Amino acid sequence: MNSDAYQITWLIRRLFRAMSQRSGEHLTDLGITLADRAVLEFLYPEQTLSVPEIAERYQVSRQHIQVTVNHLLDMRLLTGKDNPRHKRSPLLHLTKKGFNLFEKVLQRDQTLIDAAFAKIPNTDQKMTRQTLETLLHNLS
Amino acid sequence: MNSDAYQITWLIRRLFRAMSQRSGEHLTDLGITLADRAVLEFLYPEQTLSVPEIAERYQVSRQHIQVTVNHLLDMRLLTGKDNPRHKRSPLLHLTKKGFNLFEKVLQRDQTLIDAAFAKIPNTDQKMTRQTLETLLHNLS
DNA sequence: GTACCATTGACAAGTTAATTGTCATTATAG
DNA sequence: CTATAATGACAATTAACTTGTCAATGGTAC
Repeated sequence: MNSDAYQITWLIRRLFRAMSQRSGEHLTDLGITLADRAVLEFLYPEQTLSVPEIAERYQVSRQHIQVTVNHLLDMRLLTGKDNPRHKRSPLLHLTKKGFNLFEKVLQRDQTLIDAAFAKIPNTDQKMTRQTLETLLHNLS
Repeated sequence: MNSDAYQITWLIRRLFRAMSQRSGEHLTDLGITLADRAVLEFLYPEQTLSVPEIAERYQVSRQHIQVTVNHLLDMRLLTGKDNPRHKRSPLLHLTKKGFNLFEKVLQRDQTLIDAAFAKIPNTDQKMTRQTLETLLHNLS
């Protein structure tokens, strides 16, 4: 009931909310939303993926990614190039503008992350990362 | 950029989504939402809190908690008793029905959690928990 | 005790990140 | 070459929030 395992799941929920709040603050003035950010992250630094591929990896509906991608295309943060596997579904990748913008996002995040992780030993960070990776794998 | 710290923040976002999906599945047929669940969790097992207190702890607007609490009151999962500190704002606590329902939620979660954490050593779990706790503290 | 500011609950409208459903169009596979 | 699957576009809906406003009441300072 009050096991470490249960507490970890609780902490993940709280951390997600706290992070969204902090992160959202410095996303707004760059003109993008958290959904946009997620898509950019999948394509950074030089992935090329189609809309259905992103949807599958992010585990959301392709319609949702479609809307987000269209928004990013409008903003010229993405472009599409011919998909050899499907002529109607372009392979998306970051434009220079999109790349630069996402680097700025990462940079701002890094400042927050550095502060939050400052006093946590590297070994602990590594183990935490491994544990969470296993967890995500087990849940997917 | 690809540091453990950054990866951890990414993993938290992915895990939150994966957990919500799994958890949401077994919440619907109990007639409650994730927001309801969060409120129940704050009052479990026998906390007594007012609406504004829950809102402050959960870091959301009191209006949102008000709506959620009203829903839970309608479902007779909560009741209020007199608040010595404020006559218009009752102290909320779980009814027997609410307590039982949340135990069922915990039980179902536990099954999932057991499976997800099965192969992760206890020491790793403890360290992960501590790291995430520190992290949440630093972000709040 | 009364005037005053803060707190609360109730209501309304808007937002974000998603969903499901449907459609026409176009691809790909048999 | 035809059937079926995949894609993009559009619409309506949902969950979980937000901000803003209001009236009623509560606690407090005088």
